[in-house]
Amino acid sequence: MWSNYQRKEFTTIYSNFDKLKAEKKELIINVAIKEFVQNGFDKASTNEIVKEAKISKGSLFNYFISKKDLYVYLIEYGIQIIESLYEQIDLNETDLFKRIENIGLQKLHIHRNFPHVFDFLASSTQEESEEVKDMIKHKVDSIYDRGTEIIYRNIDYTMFREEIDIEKAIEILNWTMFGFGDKAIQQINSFEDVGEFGDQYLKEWEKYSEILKHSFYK
Amino acid sequence: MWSNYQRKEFTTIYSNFDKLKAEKKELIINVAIKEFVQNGFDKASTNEIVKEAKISKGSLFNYFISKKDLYVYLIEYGIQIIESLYEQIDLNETDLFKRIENIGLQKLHIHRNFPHVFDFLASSTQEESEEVKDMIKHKVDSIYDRGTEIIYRNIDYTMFREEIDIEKAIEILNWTMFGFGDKAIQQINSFEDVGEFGDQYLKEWEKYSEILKHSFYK
DNA sequence: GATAATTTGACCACAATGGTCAATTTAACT
DNA sequence: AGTTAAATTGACCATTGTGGTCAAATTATC
Repeated sequence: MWSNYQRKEFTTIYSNFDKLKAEKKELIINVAIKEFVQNGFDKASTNEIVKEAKISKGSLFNYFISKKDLYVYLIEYGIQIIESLYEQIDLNETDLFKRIENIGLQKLHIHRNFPHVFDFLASSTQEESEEVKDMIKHKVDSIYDRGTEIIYRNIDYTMFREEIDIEKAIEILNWTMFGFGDKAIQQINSFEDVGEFGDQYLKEWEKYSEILKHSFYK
Repeated sequence: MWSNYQRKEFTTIYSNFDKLKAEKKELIINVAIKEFVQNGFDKASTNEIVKEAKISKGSLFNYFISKKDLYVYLIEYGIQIIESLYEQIDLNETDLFKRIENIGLQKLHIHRNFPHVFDFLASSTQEESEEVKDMIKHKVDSIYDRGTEIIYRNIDYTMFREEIDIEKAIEILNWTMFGFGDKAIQQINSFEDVGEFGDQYLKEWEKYSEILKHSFYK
């Protein structure tokens, strides 16, 4: 009597990798993203990635058929994260500051698991390698356009002073938010509880918020 | 009768390079800086530098005895540029906004000749290569400390609202300035006359300035 | 026309690259 | 326990890229 043990007959793409347990997957993803952010596609080293992620060369090329394949996977993974962030946005919140504040908090939580996704997608748009340039343009650029549309959808601008140039005010708010965000991320490592840090973050942000509101709002 | 043609008997360091005419020198400097900014010390390629700067491999290693030697030269060159910027600061100008505004203008002019110096020095402090790490810490870190001291020296803070947290206000001003600066640099290429662009720049900056002043000042 | 200075690029030994694959280890099943 | 499939390994490969050298050619200076 022959064995009826099920053989793996055919696999869909990435199934080998997606089968891994979450911890291992996330380590590989984060290590790879970091390498690509630091060096760009061409100069990023698969040797370095396997060393850092503590897997063998063979495994990496079992999970992904090529360096480019890995890169495409990471881009799509990053896009999914951003998409889910968009979905979390509460469109009933019409106060620009509160809207921005919530997004900042979301980002902080994402940062805990994927510290470099945002950098990765942002830097990918500057990528010069011919091998991935077109694919990036196709997949990433559109997501940013959709993003700015959603972030500012349904905002109540009647609270702004009449004299103020709202576009410039928004720019200042953005620059301040990114500056504050960078500063926060540098401090985050000294906290172990992200929830606690979130509280501190909000309290601190409110002070910057107040300063800008004093100028923006009536 | 023997020739009395002067022979080059001994040379001080960098004399070969400094002898070149300004145009050629600056091209090499800018190409090299760009390569180091993009790739860091280890991964920056001397082959790429000579190709971009349109000189031969032999020439580069005639001017500089090694890649590290070139890097050290560039760091020192960058530091000189920043030092001269500090010297231009008018310490009699006690209005923070005007002080910042002037520095921004200076930077804009420096950008015309050396588009990546500031990026270069900033990114050098993040350099991980053991070969240059210590040298950078020694030479670059101190210059930044001196910088922040000079930039805010002699500023009149009595114009600020009593309720405002001045440190946070300065942070916001800085973030706004850098954000605006980046935006300006992206636009600068469409102008050929930097003086004309400088005027436009000031006019535009004043609008952002006004918004912040409305919150910062009494 | 002679001499010195500058520039060139083929060349070197060596390190790193993305990717392969036979062999081993681990897991899943009866 | 025994069998079979799946997952993992790392030595290995051809190829490209590295920082740096140097004899020869070119250019400049008298």
